[in-house]
Order: sequence, then structure tokens, then C-alpha cells
Amino acid sequence: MKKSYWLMKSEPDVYSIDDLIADGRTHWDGVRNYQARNNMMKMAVGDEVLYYHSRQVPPAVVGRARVVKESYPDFTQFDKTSNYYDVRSSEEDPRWHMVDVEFVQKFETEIGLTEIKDQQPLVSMVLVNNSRLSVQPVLKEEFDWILKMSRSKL
DNA sequence: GCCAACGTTGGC
DNA sequence: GCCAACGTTGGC
Repeated sequence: MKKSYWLMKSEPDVYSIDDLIADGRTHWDGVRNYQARNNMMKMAVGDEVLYYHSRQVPPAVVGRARVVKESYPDFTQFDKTSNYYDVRSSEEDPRWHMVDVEFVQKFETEIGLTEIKDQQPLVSMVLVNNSRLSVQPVLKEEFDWILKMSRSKL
């Protein structure tokens, strides 16, 4: 299977790339948007992920991760004590899924959203055109371009 | 912290 | 099935 590329958003106050470094790998729990969920359900082991910090100034791509486990039910939806508990979901018919990702790289310098918007090859990125989607597909060309940006800023 | 844009819910 | 009301996301 051909490798796919994605961008996943996290609020650094909730779970930053430094948290991912500390943990090594993590469950991507708490996604409660169908489009984002559907994207996670398309992921395969080995797919590459851009790690994005939202709700910081400026919002930015801060590094890379890799899918290490394909989608399975997000257990937080069954946990009444969790913020992500969903009363309408059940173990027999789980509504929400998650994947596991592992840390790959933290960029020396963050790639800010405004810089991304300035790049002609990136004008079609979902990130630029739909600011709400927290798990989104990225073209290989876009992924490579952002990696190139991260290297050229060293 | 504000609020525009977007997604979801639920009454009809 | 429409759409108003509501809730959430995320840039600023």
C-alpha cells in the first residue's frame, strides 16, 4: 500500500509535541468530528503525520509523527469520567475511533501558519482552506515542501 | 478573550 | 428534510 500523509492538530496546552517526545507514542483520543474520524479510519501503519499546534500564537507545524497502529475504537467514549464520554456510543457499535502515533521529529524552528499561507505550492492545503478540521489529508508534495521549509530555516 | 466559521442537534 | 439554535474550534 502506498504511504499516505496527514496533518493532525493538537492544542499544546492539552498535548504538545514535547508530551509526545516524553511518551514516545500515544493514542490519538478525543476526536469527535466525523470527517476527522473518517480520515483516521483511512490511516495505515507507516503513514506520516505533520504535528500542528493550534490555539497558540502563531499556530504552527512543529514536527512529525508516524502512524504505528491503525484505527480502533476510542476507549474514552465509554468512560463516564472522561470529557470525551459519549452517551450515544456503545461497545457493540462504537462511534469514535483513534489511531496510535509515535514521535519522529521536532523541527528546530516551527513553521507558522502565515508562512504556510505565503507558499504558492501550499495554497490548496486543507489547513489553509478549512481551519476547523483537526485530522486532514496532506499531499506528498505538500508534506515534502513543509519538510524542505523546516530544513531551510535551520 | 473574542467571535467568525463551521458542525450538530432537534423541533417542526 | 429544513433550518434555527446551539456548541465548538481555532485564528487573531
